[in-house]
Amino acid sequence: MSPARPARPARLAHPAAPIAGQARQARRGHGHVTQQDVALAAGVTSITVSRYLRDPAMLSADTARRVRDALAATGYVPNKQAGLLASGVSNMVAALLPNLANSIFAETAQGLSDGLQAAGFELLIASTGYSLEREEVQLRALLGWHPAALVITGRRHAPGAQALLVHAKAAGTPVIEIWDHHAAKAGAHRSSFTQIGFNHEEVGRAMAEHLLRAGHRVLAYVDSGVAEDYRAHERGIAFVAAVRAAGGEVSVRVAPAGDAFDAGRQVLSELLRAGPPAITAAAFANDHLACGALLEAKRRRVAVPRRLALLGFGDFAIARQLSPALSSVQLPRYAIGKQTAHSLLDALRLGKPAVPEALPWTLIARGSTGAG
Amino acid sequence: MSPARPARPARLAHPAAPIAGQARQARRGHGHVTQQDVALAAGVTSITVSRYLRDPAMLSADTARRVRDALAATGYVPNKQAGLLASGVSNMVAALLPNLANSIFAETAQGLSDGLQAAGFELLIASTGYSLEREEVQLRALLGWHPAALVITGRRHAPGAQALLVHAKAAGTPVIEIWDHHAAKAGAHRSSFTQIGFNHEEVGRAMAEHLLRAGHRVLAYVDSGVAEDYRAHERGIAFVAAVRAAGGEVSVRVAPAGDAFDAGRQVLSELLRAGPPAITAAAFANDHLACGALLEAKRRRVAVPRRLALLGFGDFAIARQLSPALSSVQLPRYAIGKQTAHSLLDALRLGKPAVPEALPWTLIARGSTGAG
DNA sequence: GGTCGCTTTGTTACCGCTAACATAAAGTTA
DNA sequence: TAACTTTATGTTAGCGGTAACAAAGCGACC
Repeated sequence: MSPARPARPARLAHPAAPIAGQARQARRGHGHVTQQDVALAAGVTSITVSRYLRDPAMLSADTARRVRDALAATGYVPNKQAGLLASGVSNMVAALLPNLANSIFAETAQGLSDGLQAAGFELLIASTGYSLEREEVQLRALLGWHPAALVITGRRHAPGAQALLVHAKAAGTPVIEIWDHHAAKAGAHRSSFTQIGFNHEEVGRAMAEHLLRAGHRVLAYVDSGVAEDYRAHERGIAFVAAVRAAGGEVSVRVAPAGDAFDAGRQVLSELLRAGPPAITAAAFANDHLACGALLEAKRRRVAVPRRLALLGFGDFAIARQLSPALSSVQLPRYAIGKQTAHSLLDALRLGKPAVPEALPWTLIARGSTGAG
Repeated sequence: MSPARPARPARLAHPAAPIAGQARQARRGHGHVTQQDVALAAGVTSITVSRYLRDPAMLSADTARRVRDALAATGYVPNKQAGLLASGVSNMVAALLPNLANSIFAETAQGLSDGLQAAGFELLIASTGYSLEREEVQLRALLGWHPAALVITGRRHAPGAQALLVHAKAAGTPVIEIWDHHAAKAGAHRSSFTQIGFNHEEVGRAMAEHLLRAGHRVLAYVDSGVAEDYRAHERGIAFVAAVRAAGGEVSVRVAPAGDAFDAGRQVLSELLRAGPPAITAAAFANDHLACGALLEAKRRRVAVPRRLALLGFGDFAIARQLSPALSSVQLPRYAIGKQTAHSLLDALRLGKPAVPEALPWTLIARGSTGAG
């Protein structure tokens, strides 16, 4: 083909022009109805259809009607990749959560979803399984979609992930860290992103104070076995520090893996065996562990809270149903998602920068620690 | 340029060429590193970078090294919209679930997520809140991303949604309906999509038979208050039919809205008040309702199962922790998601069409219906 | 040494949509 | 009525990638 092509730089401007009627094979479309198709049906050009979709008032009444009819007749579904590629404007928010099966994060996801969907935004979710390594991989993948905003759990990330986040923020993508709220302290490990959540150290301290106030002096903190859940560890560390500061005695146990209720049951035996001096109160990393311990205590006819007071975290629905009811910390699970959605929408649509927010939590005293 | 171009439709070849030095304002990029940038850094063209990313072995060792270095130096993140638009090949799966906060669907989402992430696929999730109307809206939005496959909950959809699904399937997008598995019956409302789940009528029947076998003759089915959860209704209808077929008496109650445990507690009073003849066994639409009833029965010192047998659905973690333990139906919650991911991956990568699957469920007899 | 085939890299067009600019038609003003 | 606005629509190019094709370089073989 092209018999006497001159030696490179000097070349035909459009060698692919069908000179000999031998057209280059066209790249086929993917069988979807395009704006072009709609435009053809309406007797306009594609930009007019584009304008109709953005704001019908931009067209004359007559044209608008024809486009509307053509859209209905063809069953057009906009191609978001094309739109986003052309405009650079995304309506998708990417979220990274440790786990979806966990009711805590599931409710946050639901809150995010509700808040965003109401505004026509969409949610791309990935879960990290509490692994920082997996978080980085997922983050990199999510960024490839050029989301309008990023939601990520916690303030601690792998160095590579941190760099990606910094870069994304510098490029103008709002980044919100959820489920944490840590005041900036000199020298402390802290973040430069907007945080929407609560301070886990405060909660750990409040849990200790609640038990200390009830007169307990020998306590335990039961951590979940999830190594990279630094927030649970922070609560534990603050709990321990507060107990020690008050002159109490405190030990940390780690719950075995597996079903959390069963783990709680097992931990109870361990707690009862400890001492002397005997442990008289225990705080747990989550309500499932605490409920397991509470149920096991009942089974063994261990007096709660007389012999052992139990305090959970999360205020899951089951907590107030048991008897004695489980004292726990009520968390803004859903609110974190909803509030994050609102902050993002404000940032994206009004340009208001997202501000950190400490959302309220409440320690609810119930029978398992002596109330009621 | 190209002085004597043969007579195109008689126009300037490139009217935007900077004739008077007055260049048209270029559309600026969005500040991201592109393949072009990487190529420049590596001293190659962008297609070479593209090839490296698809399969480094396509390049010579030397070029590959230079591209690798350039990628690292620039911090390139591929633009998925551009890639998808150009290739028509997506690695994103869209899923529509009724609710994420509900542990049932959250586990399915986790299973999907796990299965897909392992293969490098991504998950776009939307929730419908059990509303068919919202399902259609969400589906339309998801389709705009041209997902590689679609996962949707249940086999009943709004007419518009059904049309979209049929169209998507016709265009070659695998569509899987989860949480249902309904044999094709003449005249029955059925679907032409692959179903991965289980048959809710069978479960309803099995629940009835379990209670009938224990000698109960006056029964109740307690539905949740969610109007559009047709699967719960199907279980209820099958339950009622099975009881009647065996000559038993049966009524249906609808749980009040709000916290499911509390709703279950309220329903218990109602159940105890009914009769004569007194209701001696009740099946529930989910374990939270059943647990609520069980806890309330304990509080009132109503003998379970002597006075009233209770049977749940879902086998939530709490069910086997109570005493008596709650009999329930164990569901393949996570498996539905995982299996769906596998089927999709087979369909997408090997071209194997996804086949319907009935996943196993088990009625677990515990103390609340007389076992143990 | 010319022909062939293989490997490696480059060129062009195109995916479907929208920003920027251009233009035509109609209305307004002096 | 000419010049200026305003309104409605069209034209072109480009977003950032990839498919299809082209071509250069190299070795093998007769």
